[in-house]
Amino acid sequence: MVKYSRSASSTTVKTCLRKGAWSLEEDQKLKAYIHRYGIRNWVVTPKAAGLLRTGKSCRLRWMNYLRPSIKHGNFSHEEDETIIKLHQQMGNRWSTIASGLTGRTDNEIKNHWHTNLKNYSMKNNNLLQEAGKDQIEIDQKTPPEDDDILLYNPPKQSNINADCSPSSSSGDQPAGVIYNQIIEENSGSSETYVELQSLWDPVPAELFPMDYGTTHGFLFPNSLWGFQGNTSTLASYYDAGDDVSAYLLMQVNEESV
DNA sequence: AATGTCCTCAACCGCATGGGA
DNA sequence: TTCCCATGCGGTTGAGGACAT
Repeated sequence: MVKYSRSASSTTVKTCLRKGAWSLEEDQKLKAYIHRYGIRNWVVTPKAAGLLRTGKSCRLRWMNYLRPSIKHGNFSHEEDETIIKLHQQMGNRWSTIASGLTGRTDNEIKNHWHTNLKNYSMKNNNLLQEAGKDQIEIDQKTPPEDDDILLYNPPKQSNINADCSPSSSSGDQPAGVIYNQIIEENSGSSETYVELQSLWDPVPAELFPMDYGTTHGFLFPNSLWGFQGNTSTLASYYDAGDDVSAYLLMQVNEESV
């Protein structure tokens, strides 16, 4: 099997699945699909969304990059301190550490740790060990000064204003219908509802039987707009991690009350 | 300007886990 | 209880940009 290196145009010949960096079009397709249908089954998602990706790849892209609640850009000193503290407590349990920070993914924290924080933490620990056990207890209660972190890890120019992702670029404010505003304000997406809608491919009915929403706690767009559901349905939607759709549900539900 | 080296981070891989049949 | 499958997690890779020579 010929396997090309990671690049935007790379594919695996045998499976015809794309690998490597995601294109803007792929991002838009995935976002459009999830905006409309929510997250149900990652295995089905790429096929239904018209993507030549594995479900795993789609999940990763969504969870680590496209998810509206993701915070892009530099880590604050407060976040650095939190990561260092949590890492001292629980080691490389990145997903657990990520749950202690708002809008940061385990992958992002892991990378940030290895590139910026590890050296600082090791040096800090060595200093503390030299200073003795009593001093350790004192210092653990006293976060390092901001400049301490910068001293070990001066920010590179490339890290400043690092939010250069195509999906997070700010576009023209959509005007008009509430759908546009909701998507824009809560998904981090620059596309309007209409623009996203133009990317939607018809989803074969056999992939999602119409009772799927009720049996699995998910909602289809038609039921979304006319939502009359209860809070348990909404809660399960939140469990699915789809912030946008959950917000849309709340909006519609509030209007229907 | 050209080349080499280092660094960052998005994405992949393999394994673990949990739930359903 | 066992098996299968989808999802989650953590380690690792490598493309591409920044920086040094």
